[in-house]
Amino acid sequence: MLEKRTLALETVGKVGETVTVFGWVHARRNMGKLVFFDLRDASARLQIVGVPQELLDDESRTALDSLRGEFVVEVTGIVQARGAKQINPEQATGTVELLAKSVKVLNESKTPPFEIDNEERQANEELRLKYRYLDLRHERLVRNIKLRDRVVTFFRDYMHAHGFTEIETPILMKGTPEGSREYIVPSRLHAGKFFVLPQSPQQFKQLLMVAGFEKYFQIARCFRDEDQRGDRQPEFTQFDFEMSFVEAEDIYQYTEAMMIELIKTVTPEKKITQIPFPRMTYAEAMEKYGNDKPDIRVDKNDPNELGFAWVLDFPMFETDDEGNLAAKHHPFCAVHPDDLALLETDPLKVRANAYDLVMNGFELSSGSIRIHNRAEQQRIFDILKITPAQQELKFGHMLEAFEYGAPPHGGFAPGIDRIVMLLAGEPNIREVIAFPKTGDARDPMMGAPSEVDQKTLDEAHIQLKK
RNA sequence: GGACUGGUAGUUCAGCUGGUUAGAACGUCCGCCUGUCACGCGGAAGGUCGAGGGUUCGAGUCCCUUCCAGUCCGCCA
Repeated sequence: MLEKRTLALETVGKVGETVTVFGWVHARRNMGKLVFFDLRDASARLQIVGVPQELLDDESRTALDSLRGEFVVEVTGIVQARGAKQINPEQATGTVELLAKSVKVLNESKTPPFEIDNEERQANEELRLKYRYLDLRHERLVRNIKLRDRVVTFFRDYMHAHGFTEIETPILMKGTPEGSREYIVPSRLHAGKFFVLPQSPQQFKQLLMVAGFEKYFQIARCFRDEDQRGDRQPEFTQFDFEMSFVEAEDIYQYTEAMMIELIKTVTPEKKITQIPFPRMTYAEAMEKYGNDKPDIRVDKNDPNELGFAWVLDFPMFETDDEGNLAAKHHPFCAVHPDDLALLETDPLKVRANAYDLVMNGFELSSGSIRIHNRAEQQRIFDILKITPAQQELKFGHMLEAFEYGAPPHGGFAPGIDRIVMLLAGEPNIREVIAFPKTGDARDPMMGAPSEVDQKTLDEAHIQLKK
């Protein structure tokens, strides 16, 4: 098949040649004795002209007559240049068309539950997600998924060009209940014990710095069992990176240059509000904008404006519902060097060496310089009222690692979904994820989550509550 | 956990202060059409108005309960 196949887009340069194309029947226009349809393949759409007397056999005439939307077809024909009046500037293949000589139906299609060739009318979310494989035929989603691919490819290439190593970290890890709710995974081999899915590769990437890789990155899937939002999904992807022998200023400069290059490369039509990106402290942002993710765009209605800004010096701690101290970012953030003396006396005034990159009012990325010293890390745990026994139980591996020559290090973790959402001008990250979950964390297509049978529960040593 | 918005044909929606046979567009099916490109024209089929209860002579419309969906707040080391 591959050998004889011509992609729809390739026909543009093949006027006069006989070619065979494969794809889906997109929009069909029957003029009586003349039938047009757009054949859609992954490369483009191509207008097919079907005239019964031009077809070589009756099978093709029957096939042409039977065509309906989304049928899968093989068409052999002659590429023709279109007349001046018939050129379609909207279409990548708009200067040519294929005069069909042979038409074969490779597979029929039921009438789709929503229209594929109408981009404007969006079916409701439940239906779109149930038939996601059909929703993904829409040009809008194809464009978004391909943009996502270009963004991820850019980051991979950029990091490799700058001496970073891509390293995969475990999906099955140990629970650290200080943060967001974790998805738990029962262990068949260890009755009553559980893995959890990572909220982020935070601990592993720090341990890779202890190992000595110095420059690590990963396109990392992260999981959080929290309620959803338009910019939050239960599983999402972070472009996670970490460097050794750096301070915050290095991360700012490195990240800023990379983001500018990203925009130039994948969405050159966008313009950045201010370069260098304005920097403000958390306190300044709260005072001036009333939140920690300010939207600094000049014209918020301009879809091509991107307003990047740095928010620096986040507080180290905040108080939770019961008034107890909790880490605002996470307990591995280094303390701002000027505030070390306040740790025990006035912890809520202590700033962390932590920073966010925001864009258009969205938090794109969080990062910090990390603690790399056992005593300092224990001091933070002490202030968080984690007993030495609990410290050992939950974070003993981190404390111990810091005793074996841990280098100073820090990093950052931009959210891929949010970046692509904003670059695509989409209002929801579902639009840039191939198979997203609903607002209540379900997959209506597969019907997940689902019950499992008793045997599976028994093997996992799980007894369900009534 | 809370607030708001919505649920009417396969899809997207309209349906006013309650009133006779619940509409439109697109899609589907049938017919006509040789230059359309979301083709056009004519016709047809297609509805438990989310579900249950109530008020009323009469409920898609008002009330109550409930289910479902979306957005936001809480939550999100």
